[in-house]
Amino acid sequence: MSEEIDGRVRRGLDAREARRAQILESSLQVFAERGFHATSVSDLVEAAGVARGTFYLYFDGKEALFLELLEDLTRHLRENIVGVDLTRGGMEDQLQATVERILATLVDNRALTRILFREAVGLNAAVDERLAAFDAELHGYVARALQVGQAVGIVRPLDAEVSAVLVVGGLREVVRRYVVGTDEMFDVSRVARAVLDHQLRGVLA
Amino acid sequence: MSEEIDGRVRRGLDAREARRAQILESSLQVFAERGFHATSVSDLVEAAGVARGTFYLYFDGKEALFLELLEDLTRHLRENIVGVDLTRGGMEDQLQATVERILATLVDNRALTRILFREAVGLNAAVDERLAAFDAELHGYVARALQVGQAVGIVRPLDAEVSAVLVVGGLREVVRRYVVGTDEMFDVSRVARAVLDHQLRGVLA
Amino acid sequence: MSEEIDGRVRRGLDAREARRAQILESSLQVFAERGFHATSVSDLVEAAGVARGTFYLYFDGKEALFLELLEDLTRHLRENIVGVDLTRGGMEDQLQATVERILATLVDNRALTRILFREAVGLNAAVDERLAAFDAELHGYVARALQVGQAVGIVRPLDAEVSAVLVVGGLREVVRRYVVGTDEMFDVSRVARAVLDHQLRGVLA
Amino acid sequence: MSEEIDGRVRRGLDAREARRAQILESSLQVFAERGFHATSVSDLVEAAGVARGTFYLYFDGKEALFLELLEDLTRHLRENIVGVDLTRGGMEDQLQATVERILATLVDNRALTRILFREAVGLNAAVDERLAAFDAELHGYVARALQVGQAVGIVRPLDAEVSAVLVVGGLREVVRRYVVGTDEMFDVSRVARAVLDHQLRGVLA
DNA sequence: CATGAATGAGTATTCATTCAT
DNA sequence: CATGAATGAATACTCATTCAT
Repeated sequence: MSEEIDGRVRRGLDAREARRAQILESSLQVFAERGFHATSVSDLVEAAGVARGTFYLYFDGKEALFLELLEDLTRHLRENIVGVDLTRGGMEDQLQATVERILATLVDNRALTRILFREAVGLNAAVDERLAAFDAELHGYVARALQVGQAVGIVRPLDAEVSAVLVVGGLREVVRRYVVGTDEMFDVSRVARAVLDHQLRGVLA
Repeated sequence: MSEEIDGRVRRGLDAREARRAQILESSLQVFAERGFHATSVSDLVEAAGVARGTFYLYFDGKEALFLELLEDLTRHLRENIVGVDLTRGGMEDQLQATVERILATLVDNRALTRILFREAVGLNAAVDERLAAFDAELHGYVARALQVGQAVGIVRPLDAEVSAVLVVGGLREVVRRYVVGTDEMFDVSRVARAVLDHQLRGVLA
Repeated sequence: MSEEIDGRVRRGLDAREARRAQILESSLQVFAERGFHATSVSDLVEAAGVARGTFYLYFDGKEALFLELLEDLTRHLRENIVGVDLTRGGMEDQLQATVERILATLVDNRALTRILFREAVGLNAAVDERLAAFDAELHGYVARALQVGQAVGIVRPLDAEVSAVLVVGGLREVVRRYVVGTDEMFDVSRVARAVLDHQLRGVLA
Repeated sequence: MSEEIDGRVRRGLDAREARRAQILESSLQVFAERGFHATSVSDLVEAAGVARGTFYLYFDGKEALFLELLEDLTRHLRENIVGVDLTRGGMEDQLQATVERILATLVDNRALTRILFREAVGLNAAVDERLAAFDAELHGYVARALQVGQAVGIVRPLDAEVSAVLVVGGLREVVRRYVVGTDEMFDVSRVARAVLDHQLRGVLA
């Protein structure tokens, strides 16, 4: 009998998780199409095919749901920004691989990325904070890498702070152009190589 | 008598223009503080010190007013991005001066810049279009400059498209960090120099 | 075998009754704390420790349950308002005992009394009707007692109708003050004596 | 011109006050009929014949409006409970006049009185506080009067606290019966006399 | 019998826009 | 031209009740 109850509970929990996932997924699509502000809870429940009350059974509101979607993406991203080991050879290949992974992740999560770039800022203190934290993390990561590079003599003398800003901004713009601003595919490998080539060697002849 | 009427009309038009300018200016401040979505028409008329009806006498609505503010800024910017004559010597100095002018303009219009970066996207088809156009313009300008540079042998062989994206993104990020994200001043000249140094020569030793 | 079934049924009914009683009791507490309107069915099922559906298996809804609680209290009260035999001596002692019994009953059911006084009116036609009926019953009881008293010469000539209203109202106010409005105990006997003294002899010297 | 503007402003303010009064009056009727909880903002705006938005232009919500109605009544009442001067003769006549005034005021404001008695308690902390304060004031007034009476020898030795409770409760019940519980008129003078006769002299022969 | 996920009608409240004065 | 009271469609959210498991 306890097994039967366990079974029931288990099935209940599974169903709950499935519902949550279903609402998250359909909401993601709606947000990506309409944008956060233009999306009403009615839009979300309609897309999810559930009643208004059901929506609130799973989420505290559209902002809370949105926050969860953002967390999903930043988690995805963090998992893909793994460190480059400068003591090992083939640094440029490692960097290339990292940039490719980041771009591929964002392409795979195009809807979320679109939301993130288009409307995530200024919605909500919690969202802003989360994004600012991610931003600082990213910037710090690049700046430290440059400083380490300078210490080991790979990187020439330069303003590591500003260069970190430029590297992050360049990547952000690539995403804006090739992931957010279009539905077309692009050659991730080629773009990643061009990015590295530019950032490492500049444009002067 | 026609002169008298002209005088009246003139005075009327001047007053009208002054009112418009006053409402635009006060609205700009409110938008910069509260953000577009958190700002209501009530906030705007209160800040302007005019009646609600008067507001609609001068603008078609809060979005239309916002659009005008954006146009102001993009016009300002356009005026400051003047071409670099690569055939003349001192190219790097010319670029340095251009970057400095852009940054200085944005610092001078911090409120507008903040609005532009924080919330302008996804508000409205018209706004999006205008921003996209400016973006394309900027990108094209840089890309063409790079191609010309390649033609005259100043710029090494590279993917001009991607490099243009990286240059624009780098500048955008600098603005995000040093203009939008803080109220503190920064050394425009030093940052401009670091930007050029990075973009021209890359980071490798 | 029929015995066995009887046993089963009996056990089933007992369990049912126990469940009902448990839900009634916990609901009473919640109503007394939060008040009728501020109490949701969720509060009730949570307090009872049963599922939402189970609640509706035992009661038609929160109003129906509330009505049952009210009936409990009015039944308790009716049982304690036993007639005074004016032909027998010691009338004042009998009245004193009656008032004490009423007050003691209400103190013993403080939660219910509180609900009754604070929020029972205007909830629902059924509740209102029940309360009005109890009210009329009480009023009639006192009025008749006064008339009988007049007939036997114990009560002086007066407006029995109005006096009945005043007697009931006085008692009601005592309950409001000493039972509903506070959690402190009070000297039931002393108050009952003061009540009778006042109502029987007035305040004039 | 300043006169003209003054005129405009004056007219505007008058109109505002008239609207407020109109909404208050129609809301009062609805509350008296349906009761507070059964009344929705929709009911109120429909009764007032204004748009939903207009309602919120004048009141913060239905609770705020309700609070204003209650304040109206308690102000009316306070103005009618003027002290009895025991040093002057004809004390009983003075009391009679006071009771008559109170009853007349409540009859004149039957709708408000009905609301006050039926549903004012337990709605809201602010309302409760206001009512409790009025209650305490009333009780204190009577208790002090009894004590003064005892001091000057008009009132016999008794428990002034409990007697005050009984007097207030008696009056409250009279109102409940003759004002709140029916739409019929009653002989205010006769009832007031019966009330005083009962409270002053009791029921015993 | 018991469960609790799902429902959807209902509620309060906001706010861009209009228009009579 | 200027005003600001009035509008009402739209929005987020609640909660008593049902019903498949």
